[in-house]
Amino acid sequence: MTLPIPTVIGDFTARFNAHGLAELSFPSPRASRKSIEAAPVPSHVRAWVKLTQTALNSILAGKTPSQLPPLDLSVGTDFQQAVWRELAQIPVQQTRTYGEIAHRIGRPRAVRAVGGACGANPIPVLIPCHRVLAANGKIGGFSSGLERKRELLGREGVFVRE
DNA sequence: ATTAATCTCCTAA
DNA sequence: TTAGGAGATTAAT
Repeated sequence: MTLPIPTVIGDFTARFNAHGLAELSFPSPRASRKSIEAAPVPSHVRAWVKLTQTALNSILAGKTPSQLPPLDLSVGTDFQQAVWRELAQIPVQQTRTYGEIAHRIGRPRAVRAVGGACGANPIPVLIPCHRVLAANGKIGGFSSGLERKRELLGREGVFVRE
């Protein structure tokens, strides 16, 4: 079930399944606003949509969301899920390095693999892969566009050097 | 079973 | 500052 999520920076696109939010994608200039779903939306899904929307707007305003929708991370491998769960714990306005994440999940050497898991993150923003910087304080990479990463960090009031 | 590709990091020059 | 290699994991061959 794929639905548009209106926010202050445009319409995200979200896909929900039986367990909750499974995938989220950034607003694209092309994405039309009209519903992508023909079928009626069940009430519990509408509740998830609302949670997703308010959570996104909170983060985009630099505030900590009071509540997140249930996230379905089951598409990932065990390793990826461990990384994603760790990312979800990073408070708004704080950052970590890829090395720190690796350390926290008990794989201190799997630094580069953490980068890979971040890139495979199906739910950007809510799972804040953008709050992970390189060890030297620089911005690092971002598969959906460095510009996007900068904007997100900027909205959270985080200054990145360079 | 191999290889190529990652949103990395540390060392040495 | 740059150059190079180690290293873990995954998707593709």
